[in-house]
Amino acid sequence: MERKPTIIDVAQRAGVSKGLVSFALNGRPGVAPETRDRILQAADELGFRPSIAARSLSTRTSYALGLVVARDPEVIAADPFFPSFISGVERVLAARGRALVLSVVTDDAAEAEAYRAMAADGRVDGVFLTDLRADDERPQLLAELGLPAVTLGRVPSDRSRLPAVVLDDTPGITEAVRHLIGLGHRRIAHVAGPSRLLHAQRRRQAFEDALAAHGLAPARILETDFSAREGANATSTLLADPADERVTAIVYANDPMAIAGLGVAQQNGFRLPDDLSITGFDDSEIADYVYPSLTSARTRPSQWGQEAARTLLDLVEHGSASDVDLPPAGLVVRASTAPPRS
Amino acid sequence: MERKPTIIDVAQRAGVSKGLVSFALNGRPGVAPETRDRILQAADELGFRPSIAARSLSTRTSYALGLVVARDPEVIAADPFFPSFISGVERVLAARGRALVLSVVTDDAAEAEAYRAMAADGRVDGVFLTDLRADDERPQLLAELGLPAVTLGRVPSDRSRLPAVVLDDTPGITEAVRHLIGLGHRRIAHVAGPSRLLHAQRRRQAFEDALAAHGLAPARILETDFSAREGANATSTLLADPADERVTAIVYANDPMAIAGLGVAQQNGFRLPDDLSITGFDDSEIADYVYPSLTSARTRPSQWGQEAARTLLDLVEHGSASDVDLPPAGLVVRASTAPPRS
DNA sequence: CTGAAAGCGCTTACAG
DNA sequence: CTGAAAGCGCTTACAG
Repeated sequence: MERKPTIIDVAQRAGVSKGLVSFALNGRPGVAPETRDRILQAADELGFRPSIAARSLSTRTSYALGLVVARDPEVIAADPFFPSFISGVERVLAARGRALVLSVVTDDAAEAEAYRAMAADGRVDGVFLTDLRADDERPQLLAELGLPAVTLGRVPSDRSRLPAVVLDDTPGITEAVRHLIGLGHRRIAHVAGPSRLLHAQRRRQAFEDALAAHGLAPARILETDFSAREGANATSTLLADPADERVTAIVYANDPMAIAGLGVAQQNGFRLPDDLSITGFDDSEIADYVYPSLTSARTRPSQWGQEAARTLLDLVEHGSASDVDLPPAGLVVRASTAPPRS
Repeated sequence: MERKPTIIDVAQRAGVSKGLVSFALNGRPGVAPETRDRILQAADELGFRPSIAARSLSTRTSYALGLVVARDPEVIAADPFFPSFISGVERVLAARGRALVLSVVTDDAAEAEAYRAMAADGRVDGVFLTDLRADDERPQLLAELGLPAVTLGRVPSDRSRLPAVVLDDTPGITEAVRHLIGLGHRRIAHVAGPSRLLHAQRRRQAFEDALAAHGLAPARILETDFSAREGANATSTLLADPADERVTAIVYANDPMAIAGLGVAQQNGFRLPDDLSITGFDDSEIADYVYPSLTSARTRPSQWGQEAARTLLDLVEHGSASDVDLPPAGLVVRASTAPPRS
């Protein structure tokens, strides 16, 4: 493998100074068209690619974006959200010559340290902020670190006003509840995600509001960590109630829990959807193939990733970016919901 | 946010030259112990962290490792392997101050381009090579690019002799087949992954060999792309056979397909495991909670990630690394397998 | 429109 | 054991 060509090689080949090569390559004004063409051609012939390290050092820019995922490995493995989100992000970054630096951590301390390290090492020019929390301290931390960020969803108390890419969870849950009520259900439970997560809170709130709009109150709400295990446990708890007070439908805050709930219900001799209707959230690929196939609220993690990447790139390149509101996701009705047996 | 301290600041504070600071920080010999202590303390007081960009430029090292995932977004979202693998990788890298650069692509051309870009830009010091293929051209490409790599599994024709981290799939499949035969099954099918992938080939081969060891031949083998959708389709095909030739058990090459198959079978009125026994592969979290709970071959993606990261770090730091053989994964027997009805 | 030079923040021979 | 200096490969004012 021969030495990689540098800007000097290009300059010599084109018969100009390296400063001018830099100008030409970066499309700056003030280079005569023919000179520019000569330079570009020389660079092309040499297969020249500027050294990221050298550019980074000069410009204090890393040409990379960061994502810190703070979830239990078990939960993240079961949840199709992040892989889809990341593939959307990648589609945009690859086209723009940016890299994605990924960090996976399991607790808040490690998470803060991951952001600090990314900032102090100059690894990234900005980060995606996911799984927003109540009283989230990360916007504050990122502001201190001087690290631009885009949030997935809006931070209510965010005085730093980070650009947000929003896909409203509410309609999906609202539709699910309306759908169930329309089928005749009156005792409906919610298996919620961790209340510290804003989107889990919002789904829960949407659940309560949707019931209230029909003059109903939640039968029960059980909080989990989003894992299939706790989804299964919550389901067992709900189904252990005496038949006359037992819920006839369960709205789960994600698909893995709904699928686990589906298994547990059948394990306990319930027939779905006759004895119990269930709905999921995120409409993962597998939802279509479980039995009965799962009614689920659709989100578009990949599209979300693309928009988030575009927004963050705008922010780091131009210093500002405007919020993006994605079209709210709807409910995909399948076989896991039906009128209650009564 | 004040300017980040540089090595010059540390040198001034410690009253030495910046060269000496560099020596002290990098633990090189030839620095008097007390001088070293003074320097370290100064660095500590200043909260100094060396600029990665500057180090990279000097040392031609990026202090980052790369992973290119080439799978259909739908497949990757359903498959818990990569998230678990990545979290294992991260655990090791974070402790060593290395970053992970991730790229997600959907076709071979984009994949090659991703490696080229990582190499040309000097983004990474080495890469993980996953989803090995028959006649894999990537070892050759990486050799040309001068990019060190570690493979997950062994490349049979690999003349470049890349270090391999191996977890043998064979025992899991062999045990599954033996388990089914022990239960009395004789007509057993395999729903395989894409034959271009070595691990899919190996599972298939293990399946055939295990049957042959008992004097049996595969009832049927259907190839898929590893997606839940094709797993479902393959299952429909198998179950459409007339009852007297229909298989009584199916060995799936991954869990998402087994779970989809479970759904399809029930959809078609089959009772599991009485009418049909099924086994999965990878033992994902959800396997424990579907109904009936899924018998599956365990792998340890997170542990695999840790070993792969250690090995790749050894390789890039010392120029060589030895192969690692992980203890083969066993079969986790659950409720989806039982004696055939007859 | 073009060139020469300084600078980004490190590492690393080379002297002493 | 320590210092002074060159060099990594770019970008960017500053002259002309």
